[in-house]
Amino acid sequence: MSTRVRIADVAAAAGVSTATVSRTLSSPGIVGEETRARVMAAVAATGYRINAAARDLRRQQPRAILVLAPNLANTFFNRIIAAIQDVAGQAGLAVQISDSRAGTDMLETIVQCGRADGIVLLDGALRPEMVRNWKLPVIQLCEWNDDYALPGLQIDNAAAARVAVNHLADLGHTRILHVAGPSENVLSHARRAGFEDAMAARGLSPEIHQGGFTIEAGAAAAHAWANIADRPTAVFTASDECAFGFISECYRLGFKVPRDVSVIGFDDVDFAGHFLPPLTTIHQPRARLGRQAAERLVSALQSDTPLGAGYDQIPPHLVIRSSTSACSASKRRETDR
Amino acid sequence: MSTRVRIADVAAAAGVSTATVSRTLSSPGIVGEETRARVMAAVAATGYRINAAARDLRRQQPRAILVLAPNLANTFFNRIIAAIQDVAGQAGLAVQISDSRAGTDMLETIVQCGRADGIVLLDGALRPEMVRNWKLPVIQLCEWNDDYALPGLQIDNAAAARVAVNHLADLGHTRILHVAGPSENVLSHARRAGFEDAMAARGLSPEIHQGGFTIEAGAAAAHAWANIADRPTAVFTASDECAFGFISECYRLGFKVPRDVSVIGFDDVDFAGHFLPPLTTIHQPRARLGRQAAERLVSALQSDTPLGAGYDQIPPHLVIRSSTSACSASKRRETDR
DNA sequence: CAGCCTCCTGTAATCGATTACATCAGCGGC
DNA sequence: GCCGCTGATGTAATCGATTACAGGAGGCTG
Repeated sequence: MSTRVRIADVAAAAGVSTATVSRTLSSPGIVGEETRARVMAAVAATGYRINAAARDLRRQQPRAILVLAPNLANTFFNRIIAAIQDVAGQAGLAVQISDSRAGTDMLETIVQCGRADGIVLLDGALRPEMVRNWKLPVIQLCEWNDDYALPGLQIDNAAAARVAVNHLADLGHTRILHVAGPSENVLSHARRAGFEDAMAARGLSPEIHQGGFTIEAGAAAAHAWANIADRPTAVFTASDECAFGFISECYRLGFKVPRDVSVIGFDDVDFAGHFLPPLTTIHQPRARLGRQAAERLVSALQSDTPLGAGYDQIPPHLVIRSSTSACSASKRRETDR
Repeated sequence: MSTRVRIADVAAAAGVSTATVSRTLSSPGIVGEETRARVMAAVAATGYRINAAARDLRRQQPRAILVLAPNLANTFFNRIIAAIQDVAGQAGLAVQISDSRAGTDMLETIVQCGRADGIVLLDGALRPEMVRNWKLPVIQLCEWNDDYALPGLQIDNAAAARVAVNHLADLGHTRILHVAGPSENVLSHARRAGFEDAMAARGLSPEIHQGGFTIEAGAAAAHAWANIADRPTAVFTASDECAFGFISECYRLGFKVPRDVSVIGFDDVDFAGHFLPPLTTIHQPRARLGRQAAERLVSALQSDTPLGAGYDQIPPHLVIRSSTSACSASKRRETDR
C-alpha cells in the first residue's frame, strides 16, 4: 500500500468499472442500490481518497477559494479568515491564502493558475487594471476600490465615524481630534469624510492629525496632541491599535484617559474590552463579515450565477466602554495654564 | 479570449511544439536561445498561465503546503502563518489553511486528497493513529505530541517557565502562583513542569491555579487569587491573554500591578509591550518559528529528503517590562489586615 | 566520408478522474 | 414475437500539462 489508491483499484475491488465508482461517489442516486453498497465497501476497505488534481483538471474547477489580504500578520484578519474557512469548509471548498502585496507577477500567477474558483479580496489598493482582468468571481471585503467594479461588503465606515463624533459631542466635547489612517487608504478616507461631515453638522471645526493604523502612529499622535497649546478633549482614532498606542503614550506623558482626554477607537479587536481603560470603539463584526462574504461567494459558485454588483453595507455599532466620559473642559482649562 | 489560454495555444503562436514550451518554462537551459525568446514572446503575447491542476496531476505534486491550526481565530497564529506564507511564496508554493478541529473525516479528506506536499501542524491534540497514517512530510510547530513520532519545532517551554520563576524569585518573591493552561494541553504541561522544577530548585512551594489561555480564564484566576487569605505576591500565567485578563480584573477589584502583584505572561503577543502596564513576558519569536518550520519543510520537499526526526528547541527569552517589580511583601502585609 | 556525439526539438504516452455515448437486460404493450 | 423504453453499467475520449523516447541537424575525428 505504498502507492496511493486510485479509482481503478476501488473499481477492481468492487468488481465494477471506474465509471461506476465515480458515479457512486458524485451522484449516488443513479447507481443501483446493491452496486452502491459494494462500491462503498470497497472505498472503505481500500481507504480511497479522490485525487484533487485529477478531478479539478477534468471538471475545470478546483473547489477552492483564495483569500488575498494586504498583511496576513495583522490581527484584524484572524476572525475574518477563520469565518471564511468555516463557511468554505462546510461547502467542501479548500481555502488558500496569499499576501496581496506579493508582487504583480506572483499575484497574477496565483490568481490565474486555476487553483481557485473565487476570491475574497481584502485589499483596496491593487492595480485596478490587474484586478479587472481577473476572470474569477471576486468579492471585496472591508476595503474596496470603485475602480475594480466589483461587488463588496463592509461596514458603513462614514456612518461609523459620524456615530463616534455624535457620541463625543453628546458628552459635551467640542474640540475633537481625528487621528486619521494612512492617506492612501480607502478606509481612512471614508472615516475621515464621515468625521468631517458629522463635525460640520454639529457646527464644530474638525481637527485632523495625519496618522496611521498602527500602535506607533497612535503614540506619535499622542505627542502631537500633547504639544497643542489648547488641547482637544477628545480623540477619534482610525483604529483600535492606534488608540492603544495613543493611550499608552498619554499615560507615559502623564495624562489619563478619559480624565484628560476621551478616546474612541475603531474595529473592536478582541482585546479592546480588556484594555485599561476598556476601550470605547466602533465594532466591526469580523466573523460576520467573513461569513457573509464567503456565503455570498460560495452560493454564487454553487449556483453558477454571477455575484451581482454593488456594496452591502453593515450599519455601524458603537460599543461604549470606559475610555470616553463627559467633557470636563472648564475644570481642565483652569489647571492647564 | 474568453476561454483560457493553453500550452498548445502558446506553442502554435511560437511555431513550436508543446513540449518545447513546457521545457522553456520549466528548464530554460535546455532549449535553444532563439527558440526560447520566441516562446517567451508568445507566452507574453497570449498571457499564458500554467494550469496548476494539469501540472499537479502529471507531476504528482501540488506544490502547496497545508497549515493546520486548532483555532484560526486565535491571534497567536497570525505572524506564524504570515511567515509560512512568505517562505512558501518565495519557493513558489501555495499555502492552504484549515482548522485542525474540523472533524476526522473532513481532515482526512483535506490531507489525503493530494492538494498538499507537506504539512505544518500546529495542533498537538489530534488522534495519533490518524496523524501517523499521513503519508506526507509533517512538521509540528509550537505544540507537539510524542505519539505522532514526527519532527517538531518549538521554544523550550519548560526552560521558559524556569526563567520566569527565577526572575520573580530574584525580585524577592517567594509566594508565586502559576495560572496553568488547559489541563489536556501539551504546552500547559511543559510550562507547569518547568514552573514546579524551578520552584523546587529555589526551595519554594509551588501554587497552581488550573486556568486556561483565555482572557476569561485570567479574569477568573484573579478572583481566585484575590480570595486567598495570604495572597501570592507574583503570578506566572500560561499566556499573555490570560495575563491581560488577570490584570484587568485585578484593577477592577482594586488591586494594582505590579504594586500588589507582579505578573509575567507568556507569548509576547503584538500587544504586550503596549499594555498598561507593559507586560513582562516570555517572548515567542512567532515569525521566526513560522519561517524556520516552513524552511525546513520546504527544503525537505525541494531536495526530496525526509524531514529528519526530533525536536528543535529555541531557547527562551524573557522580556522584562513593567508588570513585575521587587517584592514588597513586608510593606503589604502591614496594610493587608 | 563514415561514424559518432551533442544539442535541440517533436511525437505520443501518461497522470487519475469525469462523462458522453454505447450497450445490455428486463419489462410492457400490441 | 417484436418494438421501444427505462435504468444500470461499461467503454473510451477527454481535461492540460510533462517527459521518455525518437529523430534530425551539425560538428568533430580518424
